[in-house]
Amino acid sequence: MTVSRVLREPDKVSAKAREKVRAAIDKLGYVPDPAASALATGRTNVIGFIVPSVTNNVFSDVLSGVYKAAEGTEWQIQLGNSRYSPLEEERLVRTFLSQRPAGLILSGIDQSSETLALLKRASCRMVQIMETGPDPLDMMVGFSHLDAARAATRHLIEAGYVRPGFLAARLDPRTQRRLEGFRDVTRRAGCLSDERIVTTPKPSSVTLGGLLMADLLARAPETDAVLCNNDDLALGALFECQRRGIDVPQAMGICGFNDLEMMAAANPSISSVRTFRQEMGKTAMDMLIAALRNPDNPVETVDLGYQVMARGSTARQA
Amino acid sequence: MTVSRVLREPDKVSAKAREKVRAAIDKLGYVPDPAASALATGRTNVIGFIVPSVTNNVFSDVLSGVYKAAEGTEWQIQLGNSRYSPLEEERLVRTFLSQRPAGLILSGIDQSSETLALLKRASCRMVQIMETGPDPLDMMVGFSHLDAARAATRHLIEAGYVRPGFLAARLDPRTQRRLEGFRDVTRRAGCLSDERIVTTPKPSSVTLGGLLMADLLARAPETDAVLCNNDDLALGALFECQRRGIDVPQAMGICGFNDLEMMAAANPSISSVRTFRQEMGKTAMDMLIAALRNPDNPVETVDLGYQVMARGSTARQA
DNA sequence: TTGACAAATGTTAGCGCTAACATATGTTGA
DNA sequence: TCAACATATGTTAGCGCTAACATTTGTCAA
Repeated sequence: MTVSRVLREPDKVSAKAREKVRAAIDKLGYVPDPAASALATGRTNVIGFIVPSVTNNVFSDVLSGVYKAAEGTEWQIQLGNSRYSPLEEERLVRTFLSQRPAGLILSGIDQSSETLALLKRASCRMVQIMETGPDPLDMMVGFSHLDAARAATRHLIEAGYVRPGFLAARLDPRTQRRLEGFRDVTRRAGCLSDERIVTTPKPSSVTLGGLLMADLLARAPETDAVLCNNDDLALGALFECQRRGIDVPQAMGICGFNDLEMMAAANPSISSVRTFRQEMGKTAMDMLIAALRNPDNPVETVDLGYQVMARGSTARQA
Repeated sequence: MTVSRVLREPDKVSAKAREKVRAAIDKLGYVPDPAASALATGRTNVIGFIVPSVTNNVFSDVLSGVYKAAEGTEWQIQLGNSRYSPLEEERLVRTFLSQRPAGLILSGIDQSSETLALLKRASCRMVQIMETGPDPLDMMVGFSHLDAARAATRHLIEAGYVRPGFLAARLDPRTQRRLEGFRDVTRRAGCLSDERIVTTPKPSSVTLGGLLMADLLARAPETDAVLCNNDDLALGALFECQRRGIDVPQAMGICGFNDLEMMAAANPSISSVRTFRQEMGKTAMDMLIAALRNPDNPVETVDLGYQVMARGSTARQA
């Protein structure tokens, strides 16, 4: 029992006993068994983190932020990959909950009603990340994809483009909200054309960006700018324009989304909407840890915002 | 006990009892407690996977392969991020081993001697991935980075380039072996120049590729080709050449490493050494599962090879 | 010095499961 | 029909830890 105290509440043990125990631990190479601890306490120090994709740069940045915040703490990350499938997400939530996690980090706010029911019955703390919205399950860290897409669209219009299009792959809920933002602003500006909205359910890639751009030009050759749902597509669109001898930014403006590192390095540099992915992961984990340490902590929703990065690919000369 | 059997060895229970138990499980919503099982059996169904980086595309592809192979099995992945630090890797191995994992997947073959000592004492099965080499701890899946770099260098020379350089960031052990391959082939061909080898310990990025290219051109303006240690650097190098008006592939050949999807989509398309990252993760996990199911399985070392993808960026016209 | 209380340490039982063994039930051939 | 065996089910104890309580030791004021 004193050993258990030395490891978990060293202040409650006298300095003498503490040192004796520590010396014995070192000598014997004792390592506590987390399974026994979990069984006795009914909880673990595992934080489950469910992402829809492990290859998408966006989530690897978020993951890196989560790991950063977890570093040096007693909490362990358990990563789950839902592959954009609500059913798989439900299965993962079930598995994770059976392990009595200390907390959960969930991507997005569009959990299925079954998943929501499971989560509401669960006793652990949780954070929804990637976007903000009404009715948080518990805590929330993200930004408004609708507003971000609106701001990017306004940027295109302000830069002098008058027939903007939209390219998107993988129509996940956040993509759909971005498209909504694009429609919203172009409609008000009187330059919305469904012909110039090209989407596909396929997973995003640079190659696909080129294909979508080609498709867009075939369907609506008058297009003079594209808002791409992510940076891979934007880069692919740029390459496609270059192959066709279309001048970027004069004949075609290109704006990405997320502002991956490569956007600034491209030639021309590509405008994009910067999102704070690593910060999102770090903030979520920090909030979760704070809530676990102090259950009275107020439940927060944090909006990390976004930033339109205007660069060469939309710098049209009048 | 019969319940436990129904869940783990259903064949040993009569069909009648089995159905009765299953009905009760459904009715009561019973979910087994993995911690109690771990305590009773002394093992878990967790497979630890330690990667040096979660943001590097290479490892997210491998991770995706590992998840693919784990899908639908009873095994859980526990991901650890060593951030290229041998000390952190040692700490992670310690933590993972304390959880009595069923297996471990380790990146690379350069574990510290302390880590190796821990691993040799451990009783679980393990796979080293990313490269092949002598003295495997147990199983191994990878390829020869030395040979791959040699082949890429030969490709540059055969394409007609005579003063090739080498760009590398983050000098991890695999990078160093690739550099070795480059030196080896250029030395034999009589075109090795240390002036044309530009490296930095900084983490790799597209921006850095541009900076390294600029550095190389300042130090060795005669350079007519670069082998880049990875595709980010290659893309950055291409952009830098375009900004300077250097013709790729006529005045400068560029070859990357890994063959990320974007390489084929670039303009010009960029030559690269294809590596089988997702297959590597999947194979490692498949081998581990097979070894866990059948401990008599022979211990294997699998070489997945590589493939030089010759594209526009090295298609010099005579 | 003593009682009253706080601080430190010790004792007990049980978390939920499963290995190992014990018992019950079924099945077969003579 | 019954032994002899196979198959199915049940019993027991213990995995290593910690919550809750019990006891001991230390500290302080009267």
